[in-house]
Amino acid sequence: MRKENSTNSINERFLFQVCELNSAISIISGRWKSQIVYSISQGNNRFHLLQKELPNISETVLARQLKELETHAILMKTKIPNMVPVGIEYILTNKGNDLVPILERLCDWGKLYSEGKEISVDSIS
Amino acid sequence: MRKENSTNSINERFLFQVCELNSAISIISGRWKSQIVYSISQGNNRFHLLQKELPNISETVLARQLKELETHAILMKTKIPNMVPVGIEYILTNKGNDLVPILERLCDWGKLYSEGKEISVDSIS
DNA sequence: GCAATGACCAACAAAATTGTTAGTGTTTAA
DNA sequence: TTAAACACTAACAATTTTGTTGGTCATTGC
Repeated sequence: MRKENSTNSINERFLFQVCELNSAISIISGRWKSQIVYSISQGNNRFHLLQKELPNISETVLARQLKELETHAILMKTKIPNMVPVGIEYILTNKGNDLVPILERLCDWGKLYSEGKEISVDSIS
Repeated sequence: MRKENSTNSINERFLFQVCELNSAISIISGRWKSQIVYSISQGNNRFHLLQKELPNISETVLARQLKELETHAILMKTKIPNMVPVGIEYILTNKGNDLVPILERLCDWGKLYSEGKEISVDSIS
């Protein structure tokens, strides 16, 4: 786990306190995480639906990333009533939903430049 | 360095190809990186100015993160003419500049919820 | 009674990121 | 001539993240 007193985690805390930007990025930056949030927002709100979307993810890893997103209150688990075996649905909180349009902008930004938009510096400085 | 054939890097490539969102996040998610981008956008565009802003960062690490941001064309280095010893200025490219407002939104999002905005699920589903 | 489904978890191992140590080179001021 | 500023770098070590293995538990269909 975390070593509270490593330079690494001291630096992490330092950045968290400089600006919320850094905590925000740390919440969404784990492997699979933002894709999971986006997939849930598109309706893939069950464990097995996410597995279908992300065929390379292992069950253990998916469960772990879901749990971390839950810890940061991006999503919540709810039991689907009268299901056997127990069915669980993942629902984005308002915090998670507010994140989605930001992720979409990030996506557009990435697309724009990968599709060849010219990169330059305007020396207006 | 990178092991091209590890599950880890295969999964990374898989996500990159699913959506640009994932490459975008991987560009900005290294330790210090988004803070460096933001600081440069605020005018701290010299090596030593960044060190002043981020007192805990070591020279080696700062140089490394700047280089990676340069590799992803978020910023460019320029020599300041007639300076001795050689002065280097870091300038955001248009790609880097386009990122700044998105980082600001992420920051606001983080602030909103850290300042106590209530978290809930609207079960409108 | 045995496998299958759905949703996990702990412990460990592999890999990646981050930080450290000890250097480089030029020039100017003390 | 010695130190100090500026802007780095390579090699290594510490730490963290990611992936793997081998489980759990409850219920239904065969």
